[in-house]
Amino acid sequence: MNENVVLTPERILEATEDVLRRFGLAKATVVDVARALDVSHGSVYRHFPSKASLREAVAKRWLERLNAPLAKIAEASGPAPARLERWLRTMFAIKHKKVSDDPEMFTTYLTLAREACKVVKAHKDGLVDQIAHILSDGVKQGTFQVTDAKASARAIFDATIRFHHPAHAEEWSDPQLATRIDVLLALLLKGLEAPRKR
Amino acid sequence: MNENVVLTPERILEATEDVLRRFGLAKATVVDVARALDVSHGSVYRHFPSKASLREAVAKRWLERLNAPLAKIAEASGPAPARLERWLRTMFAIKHKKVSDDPEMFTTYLTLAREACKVVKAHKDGLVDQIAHILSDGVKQGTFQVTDAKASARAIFDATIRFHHPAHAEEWSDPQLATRIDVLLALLLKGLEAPRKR
DNA sequence: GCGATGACAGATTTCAATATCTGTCAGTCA
DNA sequence: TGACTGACAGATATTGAAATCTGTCATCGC
Repeated sequence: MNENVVLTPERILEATEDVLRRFGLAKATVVDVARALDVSHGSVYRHFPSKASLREAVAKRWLERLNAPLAKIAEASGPAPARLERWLRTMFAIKHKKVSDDPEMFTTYLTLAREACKVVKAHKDGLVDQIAHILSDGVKQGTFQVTDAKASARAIFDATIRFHHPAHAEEWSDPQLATRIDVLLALLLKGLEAPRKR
Repeated sequence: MNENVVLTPERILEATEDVLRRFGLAKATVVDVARALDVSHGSVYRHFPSKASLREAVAKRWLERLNAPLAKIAEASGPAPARLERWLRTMFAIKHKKVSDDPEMFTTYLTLAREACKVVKAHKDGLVDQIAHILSDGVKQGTFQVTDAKASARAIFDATIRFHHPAHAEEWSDPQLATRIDVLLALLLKGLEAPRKR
């Protein structure tokens, strides 16, 4: 058995994703995961203390994959306003793509995330930090006027929640979505703008 | 029987609210409503074609009650920016109060509203119109710079969704809620601001 | 020794029989 | 006549017994 390969947390996560994809969140059991790996379910419990922690690890992996392209934009150079806009539009695009590509898997991960709220909170904090980083750049460049970058970053995150929080995913098929995003981003960027030098 | 009073849609709605309050949404049946009114359930079906339409009517009543105080603010006179801020803060306060006063009834109405999405859409449209009305006033007064009042009103509605949409009700107990609202409103108001005359 | 196993107790889920509800309508009563 | 009733068919919800799952641990084999 066991395919002559060591059983690693990584392999278990892989198998868990498979099982989730095949059976859906509600029906995926750790017995299924063990079966997919051709080991007893006791072995899985050697690497993860509980089903919840296994799911949490899967959620974390998923969120980290979402994070990567955004972090790159946040760290880039160039004018902050354009970068902020690109960052936000990229975030929206990533989420909207996930929903339209595989709605079933999206709801699976959504429910997964609701359970692993600690991981999600850390993820959100990371995103807000990225926005704050861009805002700070803008202040240095003189293009943004912001007293508390962190607080303003949170405000940006809050203000755009309609377009990135999964709770609103059903509304993302609105044909006016693009326009609504345009108007909101214009409003926010104007609100952040530093007064022109004379 | 029947308490010597005519059976009106109004009385049925009243009784339905009672039943919802006592049994909760999942267990409230039209048989229960009929029992509360001391009539047969067939009589209820004389006034409402289905259970769904009865629930829809209850949802509509509820939303109309929420709407009243806001409409008053929207129609008032005075500087638009202050009025917009008051309108938004009032909307948040109404929702937040509902949640903290009677969380159980709130979730009941929330689920009710999810089912009666047509009624909710009309309600939302009404709210956006109210914002648009305030924005138009601001443009006339020269305090707001806005090209499309309706589109901007929607943007304001979208941007504040975190603080009024029931999907985010769990986060309303955040101790930093007031600060987050302050920062967001300041950002939005600055974004709407018309340039000062020289 | 170390990773894996499989039997086990208690918790959870499934499933099918049973009960209740929704919506209709022919008939009652005032 | 027209508001109301109550019996009915089909849909939905409840229930409790049986099956499955989670998490533990004494034991096995390398």
